[in-house]
Amino acid sequence: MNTVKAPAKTAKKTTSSSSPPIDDIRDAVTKLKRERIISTALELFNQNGLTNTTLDAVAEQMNVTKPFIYTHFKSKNELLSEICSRGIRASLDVLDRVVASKDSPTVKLRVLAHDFMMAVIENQSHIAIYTREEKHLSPESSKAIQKMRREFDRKFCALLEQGVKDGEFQVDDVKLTSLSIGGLISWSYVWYRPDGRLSKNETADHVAELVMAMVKAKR
Amino acid sequence: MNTVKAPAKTAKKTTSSSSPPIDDIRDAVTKLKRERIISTALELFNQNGLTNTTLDAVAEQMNVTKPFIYTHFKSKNELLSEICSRGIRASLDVLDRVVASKDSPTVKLRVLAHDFMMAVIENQSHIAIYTREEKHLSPESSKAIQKMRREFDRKFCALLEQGVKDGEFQVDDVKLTSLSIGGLISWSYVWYRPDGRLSKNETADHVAELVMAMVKAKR
DNA sequence: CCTACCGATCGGTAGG
DNA sequence: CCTACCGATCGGTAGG
Repeated sequence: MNTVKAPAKTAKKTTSSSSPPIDDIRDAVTKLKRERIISTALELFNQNGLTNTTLDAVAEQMNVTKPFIYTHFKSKNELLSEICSRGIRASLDVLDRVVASKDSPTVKLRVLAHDFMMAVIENQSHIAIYTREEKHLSPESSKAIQKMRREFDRKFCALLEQGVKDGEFQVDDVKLTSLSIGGLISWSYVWYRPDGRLSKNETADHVAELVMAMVKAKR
Repeated sequence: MNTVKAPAKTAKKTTSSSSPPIDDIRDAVTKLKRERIISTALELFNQNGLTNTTLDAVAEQMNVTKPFIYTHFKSKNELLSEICSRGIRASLDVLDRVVASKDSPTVKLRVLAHDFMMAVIENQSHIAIYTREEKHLSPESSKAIQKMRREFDRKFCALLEQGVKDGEFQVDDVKLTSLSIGGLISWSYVWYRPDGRLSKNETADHVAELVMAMVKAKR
C-alpha cells in the first residue's frame, strides 16, 4: 500500500537543500523521542540525583526499555551533558540578547537581572542538576560548559565596567560584584518554588531591584 | 613491664565524673583517627565527588585499609553526614553569636555578612559537598540539616525585620532579601579561590559592603 | 524496539 | 587493624 518507500536508514543526510516531507517527519519524530527522553531524565535526575537514577527507571517511566534510550543517546553521560548545557546556554542567551541592545548600562543591567532570574526559574532543574553533577560530566562536556560560564562572566563584567565608566554605577570591585550578583541569582534554584507566594515575574522584579541597589545605580 | 593495664574494651563509659588519664588518651586517639578520616574523605569527596570516591581510595590515601574506616564510621553515609552537618553548623554558629550580641541591626548585619562569608570560605569543601550530595544523605541526616537551615533563615529574617522596624534598613520583601543575601554568600563556595587576588578578609569586607547596600542601610 | 545477558565496580563484613 | 570475600547494582550490548 505504501507508494512512498522510506529511504535506507543510512541515507540521513539529504544532498538537496530542501528535504522531502518524509524526512521532515522522520526528523521530527526522532527529535520528539529525544526530547521525551530528556524531559523524563530531567525530572528523575532532579528528583533523585543522577547516580540514584538508573536508565532502567527512566525507560520504565516512559513505558519503554533501556535499549530504546541507547538508540538516541550513546551513554548516560551524553544525556547528562545535554541537560546541563541547556541550563547554561539559556542564561548565556539572555546575556547576549541584553548586551546586543542599545540601552544604557542601567537599563541593560535591570533587564539582565530580571531575565537571567527568569531563565534560572525556567531552567531550575537543569541548573540544579548541573550544580550537583558537574563532577560526573565527561572532561569535554565539562570544559565546554566552563567555557560558556567564563564567557558569561567576562561579558557581565564588561557591562558593569561600562556602567561605572559612564558614571551610572558605583562599584568597589567589579569582578567580585559580578560574581556576587551571578551567585545571588544562580542560587535561587535552591529556594524558588513555582507554587510559592510570589510569581516568577514578581520575584524577578524584586531581584532586579536588589541588583540595582548593589551597584548603587542612579535613580 | 606495663603496670597500668588497659581496661577491657567494653568499659568505655566511666562511672566517675573525672576520667582517669588513660581514658583521656584513648579518647583523644580515637578522636584523632576520626578526624583524620573525615579530613581525608573531605578532600577526596570534594575533589572527585562522593560516588567517584571509593572508601578503598580514602583508606589508601591514609595508608590503611577499608575496615579501619568501618571501626570509626558505620557507613559511607555517616561520614558524608558528618561532613555536611559541620558545614551548616559553622554558619549557624556565626548567626547565633551575632544575634546574641547587643549591637544595632546595622552592626549585626555587617558582622553577620562578614563572618558568614568567612565561615563559607573556611568550610568551602563542606558546603560544596553538602550542596552536591544532599540527595545521598539518609532521610534523617537530611532532615536534621534542613532543620538547621530553616533555623538560619528564620533568625536571619528576624534580624532584617528588626532593622526595618528600627528604621535602619529599607527592604521591599524581607523574605526574598534574606534568601538573596544567603544565596550570594553561599554560592561563593563556587568561585572563591584561597590563592586568588583578594584575601579572605578583603573578600568578606567587600561582600559585607554589598549586603549593606542591598538593605539600603543608613550610613 | 525488546529479551536476555555480561562484566565491572564497590559498599560492607566474616574471621582472625 | 588486615586479608579475603560476598552480593547487589547497573551501565552498556549482543542478537534478533
